[in-house]
Amino acid sequence: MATESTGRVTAHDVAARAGVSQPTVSLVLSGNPRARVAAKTRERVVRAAEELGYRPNLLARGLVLRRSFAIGLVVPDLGNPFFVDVVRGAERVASASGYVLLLCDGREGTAAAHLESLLTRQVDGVILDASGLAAAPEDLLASLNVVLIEEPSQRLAWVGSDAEAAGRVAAEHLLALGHRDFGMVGPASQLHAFRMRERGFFRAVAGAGGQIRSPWLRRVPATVEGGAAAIKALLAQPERPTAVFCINDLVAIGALKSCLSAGIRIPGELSLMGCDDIEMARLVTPELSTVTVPAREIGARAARRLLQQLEPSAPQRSPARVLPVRLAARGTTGPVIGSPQP
Amino acid sequence: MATESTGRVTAHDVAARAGVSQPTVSLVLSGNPRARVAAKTRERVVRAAEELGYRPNLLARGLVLRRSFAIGLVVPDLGNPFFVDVVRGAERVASASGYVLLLCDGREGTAAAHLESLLTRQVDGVILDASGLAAAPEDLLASLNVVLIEEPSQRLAWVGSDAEAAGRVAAEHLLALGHRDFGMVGPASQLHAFRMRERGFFRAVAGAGGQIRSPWLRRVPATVEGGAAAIKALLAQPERPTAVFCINDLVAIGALKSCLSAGIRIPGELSLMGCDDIEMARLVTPELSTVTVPAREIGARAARRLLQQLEPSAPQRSPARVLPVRLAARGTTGPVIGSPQP
DNA sequence: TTGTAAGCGTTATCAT
DNA sequence: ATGATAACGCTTACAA
Repeated sequence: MATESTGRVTAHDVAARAGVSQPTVSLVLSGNPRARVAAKTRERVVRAAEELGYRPNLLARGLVLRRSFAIGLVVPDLGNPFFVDVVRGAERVASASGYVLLLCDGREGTAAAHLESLLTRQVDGVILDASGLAAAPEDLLASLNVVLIEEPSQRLAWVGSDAEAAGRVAAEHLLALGHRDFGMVGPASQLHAFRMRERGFFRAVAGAGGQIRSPWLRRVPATVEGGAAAIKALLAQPERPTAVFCINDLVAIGALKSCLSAGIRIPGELSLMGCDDIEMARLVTPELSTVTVPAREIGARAARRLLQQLEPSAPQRSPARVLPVRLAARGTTGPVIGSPQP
Repeated sequence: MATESTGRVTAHDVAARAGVSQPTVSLVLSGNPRARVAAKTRERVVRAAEELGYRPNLLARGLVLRRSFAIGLVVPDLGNPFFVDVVRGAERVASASGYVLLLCDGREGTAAAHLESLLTRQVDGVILDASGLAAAPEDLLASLNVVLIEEPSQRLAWVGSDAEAAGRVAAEHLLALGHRDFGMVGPASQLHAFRMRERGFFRAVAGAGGQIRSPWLRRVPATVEGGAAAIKALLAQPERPTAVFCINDLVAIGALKSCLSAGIRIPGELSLMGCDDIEMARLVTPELSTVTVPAREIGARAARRLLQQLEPSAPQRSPARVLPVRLAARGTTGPVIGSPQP
């Protein structure tokens, strides 16, 4: 029943139809709590808006309010399902509060370029996931609401997982199975989470009298290909460990694949662990033993935290920033042959 | 060296510093080709902008230009890596042209709600991926630039894969291996691509004298769980097919997993095919035989097409809307035992 | 209770 | 070649 076939309907049009002034329309429709308008007027406005199919222009609103109701989210790599889950968690929270997410894949372009573009778009804040705060010019961040993921900071808000515990839990699981000779596969990364996972693993192993010989520490990209390559190199060694900890599931899955095609029995000859617990982990055979990191929850919490910064009215409770992880013992880990079984 | 510590720097500030009027700043910096400004002035403005760290406000620009330089992308499910690739393809093209993607996961909220929100945000256009044009109120689309993915339309632009060929190619591969008794697993979906895949498969099978008995046609959601459930049901039948075509890789991977844990040898006792060729397909063991559908390319093309609609200046060449698919014969398909080998 | 006026930061159409 | 001036569609004082 729309009389206006001409593109966009503005508050002006609604006002005309309702026989009121344009600001009145704004007052009624913007849900301003302290808008004192007569019930009759309000109803006329609401109906007129409905009839015309009025949709407020967020650009205009943003201009005057100086807020875009958009937040940026920079993740390292959308090719990793883990980060897709982070995105989904954040997306859900953001959209529930009327915000959109502007997604940036760290693999495309530099972090600085992404931030630049987000700032131009007047985002109200950004969530930076393990994507090189280092790479982000300080001054760009200074004027922004920021929440970091997996990157502890004194000045900025952040959330993350208990990465050191992740490494430790993995080590403890393998140690309990009798393993003492370990391999470790992952990049020589600046990423805090990766470093902490390694540290947790390393310390637990060292504390239990285990060892990681240096040729068993393989530095490769944190990808499936990296994992596959690392295992090939490892198997070429004169001696090999009985268990390998991979820095994330992608690496572990690459490693697993490489083992299977090399005829290594898993977990009979070699135990393999990943970290993250992406969906894929349960789809390979045998199912990947790993450490569950709550990706969606991390994304959701980061978003919630950012929204708190943006809307001071919201309750300022500060829930734990560090989310717990837990062991997911599955099919790629088993006891050392001939070792005492727990 | 910024003198302004007060939040945002506007074109006004730049103008003041450069000793020119604000519109001149706009003229210089908006890259308007027919901007006739003195070289000296231009330089002063550019330097002033740099010194102040000026960043144009896209909201304001959008308001006057009546364009947001944002496009919406609605995909059915970000949990399916296939659609993540579609997103990545579109993202790359969009951002290369200065657009952002506003991503909507069909799993969260209704299509209508997503469109509503996108329109409010003044997106310049939307890409709808197999997400129920049906569910989208006609009038919402009327005023919008739209490109459909995997949903042929007379009125609207669209791109997609050759879904019927995908089904046919799968069938031909299995037929060539000697199979004549087929199962088929997938949802009773409204999705055009799924229907076409089925049709292609069905026709090729029928044309070659094969059969799909009705208990071998399992209707389940297009998910890993669906695939797993379908195979369990299939294996419970008194007779079983020698090969099963799954509507997509997720389903096939679920089916594979279910077979392996039931002790069915793949491909010895049963051949399994998927469709899409997501990365995961090469990570399971044995590697999944499937049909490669160029997800990123589809996303990229959809975005390109939309941008063409938005910027009439761009070259209007209309490349193929239907992208070819190709067989990826891998480890889950093999000859029927005792059948003549091709 | 409602209308009037101002302004958010741009771009575009004029004069100058 | 550059500077006023007027939108763009909205929110928010301030008047009436």
